[in-house]
Amino acid sequence: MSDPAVPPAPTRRALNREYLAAAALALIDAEGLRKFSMRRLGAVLNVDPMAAYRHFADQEELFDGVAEALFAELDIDSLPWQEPWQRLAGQYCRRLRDVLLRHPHAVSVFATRPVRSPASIEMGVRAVAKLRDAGLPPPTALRVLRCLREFTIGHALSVSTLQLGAQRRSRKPDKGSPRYNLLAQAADETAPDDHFETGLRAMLRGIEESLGDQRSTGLARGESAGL
Amino acid sequence: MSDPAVPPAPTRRALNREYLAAAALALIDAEGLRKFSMRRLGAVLNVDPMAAYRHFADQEELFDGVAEALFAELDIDSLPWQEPWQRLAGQYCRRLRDVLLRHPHAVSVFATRPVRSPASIEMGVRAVAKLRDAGLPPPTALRVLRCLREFTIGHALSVSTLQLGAQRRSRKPDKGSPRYNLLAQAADETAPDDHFETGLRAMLRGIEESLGDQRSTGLARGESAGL
DNA sequence: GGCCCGTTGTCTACGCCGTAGCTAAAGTCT
DNA sequence: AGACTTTAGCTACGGCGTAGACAACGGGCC
Repeated sequence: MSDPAVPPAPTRRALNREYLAAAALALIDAEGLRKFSMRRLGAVLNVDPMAAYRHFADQEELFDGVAEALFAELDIDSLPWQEPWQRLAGQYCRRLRDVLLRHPHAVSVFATRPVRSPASIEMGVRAVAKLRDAGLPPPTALRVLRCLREFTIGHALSVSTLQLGAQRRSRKPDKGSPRYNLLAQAADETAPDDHFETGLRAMLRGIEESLGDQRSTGLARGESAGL
Repeated sequence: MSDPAVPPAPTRRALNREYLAAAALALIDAEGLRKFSMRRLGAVLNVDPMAAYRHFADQEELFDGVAEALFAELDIDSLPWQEPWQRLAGQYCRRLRDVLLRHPHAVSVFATRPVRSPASIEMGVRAVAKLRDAGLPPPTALRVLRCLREFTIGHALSVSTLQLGAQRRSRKPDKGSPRYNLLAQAADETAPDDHFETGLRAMLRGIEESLGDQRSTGLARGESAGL
């Protein structure tokens, strides 16, 4: 009774969380978060619009998967885990920034949810252990990592929104205009993202010295000994 | 012919950008960004769902207005403009964080667009001038401000998403569980937001010392003299 | 004062969205 | 082989952003 001209079931078991999340990320990259929808995802994959709901409870959960896909792109294992923690942390931040800026439309997806995949948790444990072995108490280590991560994500978010909104926004005032003020001039003399290295090094340096203070004053001295 | 029982035109000219943006912010605060819609905004104001489109080209522009309303809440004029720039910058960041965390549902609105209102530009000019008077070249000043701002926004975004997603997420493993690892233990010993002061001070300190380096090595020496 | 026109709010309509619930077929286990 | 589970497809519903036509109010010009 089956019609041989109709491909009977070629794609059975073709869908899974990872593949769907990767496809969603690709679609977001290509068309922007604004235009993304569950139905378009189904259309791109030549699959029913409802298919993704077999693997994700709702869109929010699919986006969790997208964030995990971005995390996987970090390739945590290839970081210089044997080097001093300052270098390791710096490399982690640079790589996080690079990955996020390769997916400017998806940065806000990553930035607006905690990533709790096993891979992410494993990395957290590994990083805290590394810093503990370097002499930082685990809570302090966690605080340090949070600071670095938040700066990096804040930076990537800022740069990506500037890039994406570059053309639709108000043009910069010309040099002769009364609106060509100190700020516009300074902006002309900086790239929108050339302060990342500066900020990263400053924070790492400031952290190191806070740690030094803490040790030299007896490891805990009251209000300012939180780090 | 007019029916006196019907208020004939009580609200003419009642709507404007500022009022609409404030109402939108209040609605986002109350119900969350996810549930916000142009139609709900109209309903809350007892006004046609389309009314807002007379003042904003689309929803994106309305959100620009929401971001400006948040900026206005910073009350920039009351910052300690006469104090050293380090203290001024620190106070600015603390206040930005406080305002954003008072509106956890709206943080991502603020974080995903540049605020280009006259008030915001005016503050930028004022801040760059302040740092220039303290000896920082304007491009360097701008980079410093960007670093601080990005850390602060990244922090507020992280904390607010943690707060909002606290109940729907996986429970923390108990102390006896095999999943109660180093990371979970460290997380138990820190509040999710108690590293902000640490990070802020570290970055300010690191920046100051970078500036010191730069001066003492002759103000420009090549690749690493960007800040 | 009276007309005119631009501004503002209202109404209707369109196409798309997320997602609930049902059906059917493919794989899995016994 | 037969029963059960898992997966994909289908239909339907209410809500969304927004385009476009319409109506009433108010200020500017004679």
